[in-house]
Amino acid sequence: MDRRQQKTKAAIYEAFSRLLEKKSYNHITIQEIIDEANIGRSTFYAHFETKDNLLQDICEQIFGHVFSDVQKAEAHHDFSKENSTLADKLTHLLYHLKEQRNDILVLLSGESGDLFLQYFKTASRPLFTEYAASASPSVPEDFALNHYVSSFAEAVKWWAGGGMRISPEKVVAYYLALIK
Amino acid sequence: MDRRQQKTKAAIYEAFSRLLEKKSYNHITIQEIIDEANIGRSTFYAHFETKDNLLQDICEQIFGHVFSDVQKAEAHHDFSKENSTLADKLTHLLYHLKEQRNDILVLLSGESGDLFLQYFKTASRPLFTEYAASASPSVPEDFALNHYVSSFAEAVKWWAGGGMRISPEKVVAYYLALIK
DNA sequence: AAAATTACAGTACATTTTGTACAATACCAG
DNA sequence: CTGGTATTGTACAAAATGTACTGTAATTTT
Repeated sequence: MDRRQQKTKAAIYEAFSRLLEKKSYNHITIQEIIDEANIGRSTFYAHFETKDNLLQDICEQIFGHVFSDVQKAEAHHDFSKENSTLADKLTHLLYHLKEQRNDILVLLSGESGDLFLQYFKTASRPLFTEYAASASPSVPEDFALNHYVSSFAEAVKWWAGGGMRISPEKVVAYYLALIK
Repeated sequence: MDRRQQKTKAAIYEAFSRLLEKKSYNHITIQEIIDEANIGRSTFYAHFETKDNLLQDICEQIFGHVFSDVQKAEAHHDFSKENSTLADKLTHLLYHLKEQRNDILVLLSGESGDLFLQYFKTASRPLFTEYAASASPSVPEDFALNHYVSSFAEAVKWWAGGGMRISPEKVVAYYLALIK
């Protein structure tokens, strides 16, 4: 990709990150991002159609890399991971997440982290389908699945909100200790 | 309160509700609410300063009534409820919630339900402090509390999203079956 | 029932944001 | 070096925001 594009995209990301420290996503305007990034008006629109589009781009960038590994493993019948426990998968996931640029990750875990969670839930859902189906016979499957997915997402949000200082193993252990 | 105020407030609520069926909270403008409610521009601003203010008003209206009962019971040392189990408290809560005007309640449980959840968590948190402190010694207390609070909120969201057709007892039973 | 109060509608206005269009410039890659 | 392209700056139209003010209609008070 053209260096110019890289620079402007980086400028937009950093501006967005700085603005997220001060105010919530909903109250940030495109104009503010443009001013903070110090770029031309039309330049922003050459990269993103809307503000949501920018956030979507960031989320896909973060989660795309993280979950592609898991998906590959399932698609290509990676036997080394097929029989791994849920705990292993989740821990693996958190390690990948930690590798990401966590300046934005931490910010998205704050008040403005609604879309963060939304993306995370959608992407992580497949990991829990199996478990939800077998582990809770007395509860509707969609309720159980929703419970496992959303509470794990909250655990990750809690982890990110604390700066990811705790080890992935411990976070997963905490999580597993509280679900049945 | 003046009947005129009641009417316009009702008109705004209903307009807001109708708009929420079509689009998410973030993408609804004040102007749209004004047009949909068929009121004068200045009339809206006479009632609410911002769009967030409107949502806040609705949330307080819903949760204020629901949680005031619980708070009274604790404040006045209502012995009939002091020793009630968590299950009883939660069931009691869901019954109150069901009594509310659930046209908006259901809508808030959808995509736009971020603030809905935020309010609900804040208000319901006191119910779980005791339980979180005693039930999970191997897990940090704030993690446990966050887990119980947020997963119960998700359960309620799930319940509201399905039109609250299931009985409160069952929802609480499902929830309790999945936490440890 | 009359008077005083209050809420509403409608208009006007200044400011900001949004989205698009276009010409000139600066930059990058081969 | 040169063609292609990203960026800039400007301009413009549309919409949203927030405030102020006037006349009118409804409500409450006396």
